[in-house]
Amino acid sequence: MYRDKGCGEIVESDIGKVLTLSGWVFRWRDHGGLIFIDLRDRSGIVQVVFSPDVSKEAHELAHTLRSEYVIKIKGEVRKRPEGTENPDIPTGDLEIYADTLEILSRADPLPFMIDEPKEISESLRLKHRYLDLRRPEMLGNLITRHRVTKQIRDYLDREGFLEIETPMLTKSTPEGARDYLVPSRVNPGHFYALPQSPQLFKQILMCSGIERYFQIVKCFRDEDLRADRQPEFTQVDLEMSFVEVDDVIATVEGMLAHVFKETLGVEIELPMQRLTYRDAMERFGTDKPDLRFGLELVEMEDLARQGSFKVFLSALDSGGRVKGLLGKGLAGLSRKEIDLLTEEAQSYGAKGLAWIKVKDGFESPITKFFPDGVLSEMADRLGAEQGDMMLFVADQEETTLDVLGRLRLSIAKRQGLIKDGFKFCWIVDYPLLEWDDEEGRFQAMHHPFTSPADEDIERMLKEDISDREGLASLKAKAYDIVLNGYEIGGGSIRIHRPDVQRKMFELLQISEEEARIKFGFLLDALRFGAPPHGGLALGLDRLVMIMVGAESIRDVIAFPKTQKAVCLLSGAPSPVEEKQLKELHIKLDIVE
RNA sequence: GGGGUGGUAGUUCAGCACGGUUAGAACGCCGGCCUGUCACGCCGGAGGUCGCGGGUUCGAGUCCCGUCCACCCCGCCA
Repeated sequence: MYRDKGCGEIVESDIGKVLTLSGWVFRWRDHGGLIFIDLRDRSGIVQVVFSPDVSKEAHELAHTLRSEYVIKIKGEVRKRPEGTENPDIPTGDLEIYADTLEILSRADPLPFMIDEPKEISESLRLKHRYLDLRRPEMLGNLITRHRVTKQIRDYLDREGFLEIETPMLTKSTPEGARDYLVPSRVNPGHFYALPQSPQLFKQILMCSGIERYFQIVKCFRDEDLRADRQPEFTQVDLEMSFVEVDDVIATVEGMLAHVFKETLGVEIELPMQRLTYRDAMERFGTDKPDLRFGLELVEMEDLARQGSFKVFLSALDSGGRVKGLLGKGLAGLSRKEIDLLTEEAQSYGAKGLAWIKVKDGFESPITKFFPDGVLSEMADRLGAEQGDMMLFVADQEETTLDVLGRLRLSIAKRQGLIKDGFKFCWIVDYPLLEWDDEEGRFQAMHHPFTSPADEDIERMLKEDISDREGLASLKAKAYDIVLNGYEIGGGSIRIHRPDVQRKMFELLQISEEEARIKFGFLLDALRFGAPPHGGLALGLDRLVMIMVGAESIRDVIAFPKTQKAVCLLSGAPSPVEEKQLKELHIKLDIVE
């Protein structure tokens, strides 16, 4: 028998009881006479006292204890003497007097300290992940993640969803991200792909009459990593039959409200805010706006036309845009700091950055191009006050919005304008198609199975809209959900009519033959009575990251990979035996 | 593929602009002392291929070139 209960579970009513506890030596304070041990297990920490008055033998052995030894002790729970309570831990009023001590496992000196208040380099943490995960913060993250998935399962179960697994060894889909490939031994030269998402299978499940499906599932994308992107990540994937956009949104809102309530005790206000894609781009310069602060982008075209600043006028004349952004509290920037800000704007693709300081009037090399009334109107529109700076970008529309959107975020961070809390919003009314310069054709903005808006379906089928403007005007029944500036999920109502799907492929310049090879099994399924359906996938890692306030999804994944997609713990990926390659009919061709 | 930051003791860092004693600090580790500590305290000690390779120099942790690793960002991620 190793223990009666967890270290963190010792309570007042245990006083006087003799209990057995097991755990790790978190910290020890050896006074020679008395020895205090903070004993830690998953449930928490309790102070164990070794006194020669209680057990000479146990006290003797306790001198040899070191960090992270695993021990078992037995002793009486007592109230701590008055004045020696520790208010910082839940069990701080109690302690246990050990009369027996057994060392279950010794530990070498650690590569880093578990209770280290300093930041440990991440590569060291990843190499010794088993130690890193012992840190209370990391343990807490994993516990939160568990609770989130548990609440999601409970909620969706209650709503009539069935959790169904889909294949990990599946078919490569050339659209989208790069696939991870797995060679087939029994089919030389053929490969499976690991799923980027269970998209096609969940639609087929709808065709199978499942009606409500979900899965908490690993997905794989062989693309470069970021703080919020890992090559393998987890989606909460769901799909529903006989639904419209509002039905999916309501279901997901209910689920998230439930999850936040049950895991963090946070009430989410429903319904969540919705922004059209167009509005999000105009006001925030991105389709994943952080709504925890203001600094919205402001239209400046009419005012720019009233001045004689050539940069603005020529941008407008060539069909571009001029928009402004409030540089809150930036009037004190030196010329050098403004240059840095300009360089930042240029790194985002702008040709330059126009600025006007607001302090006892307007201060800028460009004030001379504008009448005073126009300058005041600019300040009014931006809400610029004494001590602020007005920033302007004039460029082609895409660049203008993108640059200002990034600057907005960067300035808010720098100025500490981002408030705590959880700000959700839905982005709706996405364009159906997106021009791809590289390929010289339109691509599906979401994916090729996304349904066009009802009014556009008729236009698509009946009218000739093959010109660029016509195609760009088509709207999709697609939606993304954004939390604090992170895209945490997205989905759509799918096409369930074979004729619409055929037309879609035509617009994407995917030939019938190509479509048959790539997605034939889905097209077949649509022919035999496919219900209207739609769904969404949530990025679980990102969601939990935001919930626990982590900076990277690596902190909510037990065994994540580095930026070069390496697992420092296991050493994957690694070369394999020649024999394995031979079995798989693979010859290496590595270009040095 | 590109831009940036970092790499010095087990850990976190200082030292580098301006090359020149024996490369320091804190924590950890080892030994000793300590009966109310809780980041215990006090005394003593050990511990370094300055990421790696090359170059400049009488002399390189410090300057130059290359390279590897980690992180942040751009591209990429339907």
